[in-house]
Order: sequence, then structure tokens, then C-alpha cells
Amino acid sequence: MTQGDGLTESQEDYLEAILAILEDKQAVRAKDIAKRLGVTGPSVTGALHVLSAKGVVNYAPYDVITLTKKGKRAAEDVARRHRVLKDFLTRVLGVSASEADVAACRMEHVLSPSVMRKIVDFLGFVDMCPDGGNDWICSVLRTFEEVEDPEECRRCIERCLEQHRVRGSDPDPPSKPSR
Amino acid sequence: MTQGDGLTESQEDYLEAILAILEDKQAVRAKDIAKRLGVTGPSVTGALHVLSAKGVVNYAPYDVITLTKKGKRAAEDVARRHRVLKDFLTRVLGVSASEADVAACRMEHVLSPSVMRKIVDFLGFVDMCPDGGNDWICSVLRTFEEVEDPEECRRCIERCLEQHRVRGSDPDPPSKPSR
DNA sequence: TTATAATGTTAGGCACAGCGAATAATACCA
DNA sequence: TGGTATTATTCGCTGTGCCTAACATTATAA
Repeated sequence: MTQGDGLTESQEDYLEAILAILEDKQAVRAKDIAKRLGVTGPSVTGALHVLSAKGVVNYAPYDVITLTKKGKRAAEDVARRHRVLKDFLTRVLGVSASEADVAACRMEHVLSPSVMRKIVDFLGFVDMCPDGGNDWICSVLRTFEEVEDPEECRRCIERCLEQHRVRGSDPDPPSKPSR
Repeated sequence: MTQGDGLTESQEDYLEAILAILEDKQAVRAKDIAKRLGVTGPSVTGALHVLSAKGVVNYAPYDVITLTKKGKRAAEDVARRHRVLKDFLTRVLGVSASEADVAACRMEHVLSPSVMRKIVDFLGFVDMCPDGGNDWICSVLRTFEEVEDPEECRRCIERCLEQHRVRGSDPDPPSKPSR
């Protein structure tokens, strides 16, 4: 058996790339995909054949490249995971944006839905913090390098806790940050 | 070029398995490796050939399997990453032990040293919390499911902050939890 | 409109990582 | 010691995913 339905990591990357390209150009050229993924033309053609066979990409030689409905859903899911992970890496762990992108790109393929959900939950908590969008717990990690104002940090968490307590009985499941 | 020096993900898995087996049996049999990794015998033999060529495993047909000094170092590094990630997943994100193991096994191959360091730092912070070993911020995530005692949670973080403030100027780099 | 540049595809090949079947070596027991 | 069971290896094959070189198509500009 070859691997019936699911997409391989590489295939998810192709879908993600196609979606991303669609987001700022109207058409997708094989060349763009190749550039974005750092592969050569033939690799793209090969992947498109497979993706087409899997029903996620509309493809015919020399024709325009589009995502099927199913493909769009899959691509958006990958992109969502990528965003969440990048968010988590930068905002919670204090990883730089560029490094977070690289890491998210790798992690997005290996984390189970349930672990992803935990991360989303965690971000939901962080978002309750008034300043969560920028710096959570004064970027906890930097603490270990140079703390400028631990006192402010402390106040920040206290505000956070206040919120937490207020919303404690909120029946809503963790809502995705709007971003 | 084939991939001169570094180890592939699969190869890291083999080293990790060998190390783990060595930790509770004195000898390593190909069969054990196969079982642990869920592969067949021939796959193990093949991998051992490659690992031997890379100078991380001492191997000759039908002979005992051991790690070279270099191989031991590499294996221990993988194992360390695994432990850190599992720790992080369970203690910070509240992932179950078994799921954390699976996820750590995948993540351990894809995170850069610098991201790993951020995670270690984060755990260092968590460890400052008196009850960090068990439940960090009352397992923040469960918060969203059922909070039993938000007030205790609040006190817990406050104690944590106190510690944080006290040690704020501590020059030590984050020390690994003893575990 | 036709030559040339840009783009895309096919063909053939390589490395990795696994598999099953057949075979070889070792271990153990009668 | 000889025979059987266990364990390990080799052989040949598969699938994925990439590559280069050669070729085909489409687009552009003279």
C-alpha cells in the first residue's frame, strides 16, 4: 500500500506553498512553487501529478494550477498550524520571527491534533493577558538573560491573573486569537 | 552529495534506541532494536551498516553491537532533547505522558539547538515555581476545561513570581532540572 | 510572424528507508 | 555431538522525493 489518503510532509509543503502564492498573486506558476520550496522544476511537476491524483490540486500539463476544494481545506489547515506554532514560538518562547518560521515549518507536520489543541489553548490563556500580543510575562525567557524591570513583570502577571479569575467560569472553549 | 556527516532522523532514532536498550539490558540485539522501532530485521542490519560507516556504532556481522564514543555522545544528545521535550509537553502544555512521548519523538529531530535552548530556559523558569514539578500554573490549560480552585492557582503564581524576583539577578544560566 | 527567451515537462537516475523471502550463523538442548 | 529454534544477514524489490539533462511549450519582442 502506498499511503492511501493522507498527505506526506512534502505534499503538505506544496499545498501550503500554493496557497501562500495564491494569496499575493492571482496565478500560481510552477516556478514560484519551486523557488518557494527550494526545489527544481521537475520536482514540482512530479509533486503536482501526485497531488492531482490525490484530488487536492487541479492540474494538467501547461495548464493553470489551482487547489480543489479539498486541497484548499487541507492547505488552510497546514497554514493554520503554521501560524499557531509560529505564534507560540515567538510569543511564548521568545524565538525570533525568522527562526520561528523555520521551526514552525518543520513542526507543523509532526504534531498531532491533540497536541496542537493544547498549544492553541495555551495561546488562548496568553491572550487573556492585556499585553499578551507583544510580550508574555515580559518574555519570560529573556528573564534569564537580562531582566530590566522584574517589578513590572510581576504586575503584568497579576493583571493577567485578574483576568483569568474573572473569566474563570467562562463556559467558552478557548477561542482562537483573532490575530 | 549523500549527506556527509550528520545523522538522518531515522539514524538518530536507531542511536536513541540502542542507548535505551543498553540502559536496562547489558547487550543490544538487533531484534530488540527492531521491536523498539517497529521495523523488521533487515532494516536494522541496513541501518547498522550505515551507522558503522559513520563511525557511531561498532558493528560487524553477528558481533555485538556497541556505540562508539562519538555515537554515545550523539545518542545522549538525542535522548536529552527527548526528555526536555517530553517534560515541556507534559508539564507546560499538559499533554499526557504517552502522547508526549510520541510527539517528543518526532520533535526531537526537527528543532534547532537555539529553539531547544529556549525550551530549556522556559522549563528553568517553571522549575522556579515551588510546585513546578507537578503542575505549572495549575496546569494552565486545564483551566479552560474545569478550574477547581482559581484562587489557589493565583497564589501559586504569586509564589512563583516571588521566587522569580528573588533570583532575578542570579547570574546562573538556567540549570537543567535534576529530574 | 517568426526567432528567442522563459517556463514547464519528460526521462532516467540516485539516496534513503523500509519490506519479504531465502540463507547463514549462533545458541541451546537432548 | 548433532539437531532444532532463534537470531541475524543478504538479496532484491518498493515507494518517496529529489536531481540533471534533454525536450516541449508558451510568451515576448523584433
